[in-house]
Amino acid sequence: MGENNAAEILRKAGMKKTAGRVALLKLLLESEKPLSQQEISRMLKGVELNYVSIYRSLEAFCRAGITHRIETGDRTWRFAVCSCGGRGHCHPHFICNSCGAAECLRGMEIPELPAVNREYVVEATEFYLKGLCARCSSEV
Amino acid sequence: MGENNAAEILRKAGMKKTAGRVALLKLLLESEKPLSQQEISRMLKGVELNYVSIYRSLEAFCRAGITHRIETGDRTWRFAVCSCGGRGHCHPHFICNSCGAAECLRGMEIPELPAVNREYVVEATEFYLKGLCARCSSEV
DNA sequence: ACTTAACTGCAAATAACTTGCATTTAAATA
DNA sequence: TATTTAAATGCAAGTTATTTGCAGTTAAGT
Ligand SMILES: [Mn+2]
Ligand SMILES: [Mn+2]
Ligand SMILES: [Zn+2]
Ligand SMILES: [Zn+2]
Repeated sequence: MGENNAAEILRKAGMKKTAGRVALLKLLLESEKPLSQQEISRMLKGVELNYVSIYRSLEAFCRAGITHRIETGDRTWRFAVCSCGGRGHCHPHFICNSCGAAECLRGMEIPELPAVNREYVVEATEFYLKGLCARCSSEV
Repeated sequence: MGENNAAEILRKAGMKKTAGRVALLKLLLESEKPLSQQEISRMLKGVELNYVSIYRSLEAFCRAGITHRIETGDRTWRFAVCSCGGRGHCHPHFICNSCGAAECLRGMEIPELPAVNREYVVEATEFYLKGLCARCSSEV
């Protein structure tokens, strides 16, 4: 099911259905947290997909509105699928200062800001909560 | 005046009043926009301050609550003084997708979010608006 | 089957930071 | 004022996430 789903998403986005991309997208579809390239490489067991290709695929996914990119502040990026289809974030993200994990706060919306100066064109907004995740905050 | 101000801030923070740090802090105090290390190096004319020292000073400033750090999304950091004295952001930031410039939206506040799950400890929030700055949006 | 643009892998490059270490210096103290 | 010391500095080298160039492969349309 996840596999068909991935293939279908690729098709709709006009991308080739390659083993690597299907596996990558399936992984992202099943992951509850945004993943970094390293995490993806580690988790993509059994499927060889060069890390450069992972980056290129992730970029294509983001361009197509399939995924969005999260900046965790440690100079790495994490990626997560989002069904909103837009190119930006549609919800806030939590980032753990201790373990670095990111989390999509899917239940929430990014609050609106009182209009910015008209000279600016706002294309996207990002809202980050930083602190300690459940696991890290409960550590002794 | 800016110089005395910088020296005073350093003193209050328990830092040594060195020529380099005074010049750096003075530059940040006078800058209307957050600056990257490279921009700082370029602008610090007449004062030799190694770029490693710039990074180390900026880190010390942030720890002391003198400055805050902004992530522009292009994997660089920018720094700006903030009088709130806190360690996090106290206002949203605008980031230009075209020229990469950042801007402190000092007039605004970062909106509150409806309480997150109690297991999480939220230590700071960051709000970014991304789009085209005044200059870039008016280009033909 | 043929064609072609999309995709991939490999090696090398980039660039923003970080680290180690030896030297200097502001400023506290005697 | 001389002494002391922790903080600050400079330089060289290291780290690492991401990018780029290029040549070879392959999905998918004809
Ligand atoms: Mn998300
Ligand atoms: Mn600011
Ligand atoms: Zn955590
Ligand atoms: Zn701009």
